[in-house]
Amino acid sequence: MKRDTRQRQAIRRVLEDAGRPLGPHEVLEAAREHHAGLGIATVYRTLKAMVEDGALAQVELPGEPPRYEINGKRHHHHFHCRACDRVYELEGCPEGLRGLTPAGFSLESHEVVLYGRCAACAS
Amino acid sequence: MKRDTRQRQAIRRVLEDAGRPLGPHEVLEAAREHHAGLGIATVYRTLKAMVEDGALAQVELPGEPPRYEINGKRHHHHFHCRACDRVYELEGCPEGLRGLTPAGFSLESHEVVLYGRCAACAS
DNA sequence: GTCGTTGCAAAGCGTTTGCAGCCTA
DNA sequence: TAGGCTGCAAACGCTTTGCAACGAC
Repeated sequence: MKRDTRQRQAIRRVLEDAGRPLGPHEVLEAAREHHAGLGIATVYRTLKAMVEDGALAQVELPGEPPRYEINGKRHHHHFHCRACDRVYELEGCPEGLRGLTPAGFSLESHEVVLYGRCAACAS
Repeated sequence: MKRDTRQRQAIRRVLEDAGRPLGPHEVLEAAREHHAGLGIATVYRTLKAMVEDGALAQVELPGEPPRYEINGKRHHHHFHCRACDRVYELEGCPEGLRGLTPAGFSLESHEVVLYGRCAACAS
């Protein structure tokens, strides 16, 4: 990430504006409005590089390809809308995770994903 | 699933003996000890058919290809050992999930995955 | 001008599918 | 014997990589 190219500006801006995690193809589609001709390979390469630089966080949900969001937020989880397939960020954490851990196991971290319908799709 | 073939017996037995979710290649390797010459395509087809029949449950963990476990157990979650990459079943559920859900969203289900080291790897 | 970056196309990789032969019922 | 099932190899879809041209610094 030594040069600030048009392509990288477009990709960064799309993720900043989204406010929710996006997949590579969502990024491509949106970023092409800022820079037509952008290639999917560049999106993959840039997302990967930005994760390594710590600028992005990779959001992995069960059975889904990775999505990407701006990094630097505090610990949070996600809500996956079954209707529109969008992923939203949640604040807070459930309790009692330690109590689920079997004896002798050491708990290091956790993931929580909620499923249902977002406000827009529930109505 | 109309015929009970040697291949299916081998695959079913491997999953019954494992007691934890297995991926397609783990199943292939283990089932070949019961039926050498078993093909990976048959493993995929059989796992898919057994899920549709309700005999198996598909276990999807973030960033991981699906694994499969014997169905019929009650609601549970999983613990993923970072050292040996094995997945274990957990009993119980955390509390306060409802409280994480934003206003207007309808919560239908949830996934919880714990990460750390299993008893064998922690020592 | 240098060399990091890009777009294209080819290569990878895990999963799925078409098909002729096999084997269960 | 019928037709569901299997193994092989080809096809797939998504991601990664090789390479020559491009463009940020």
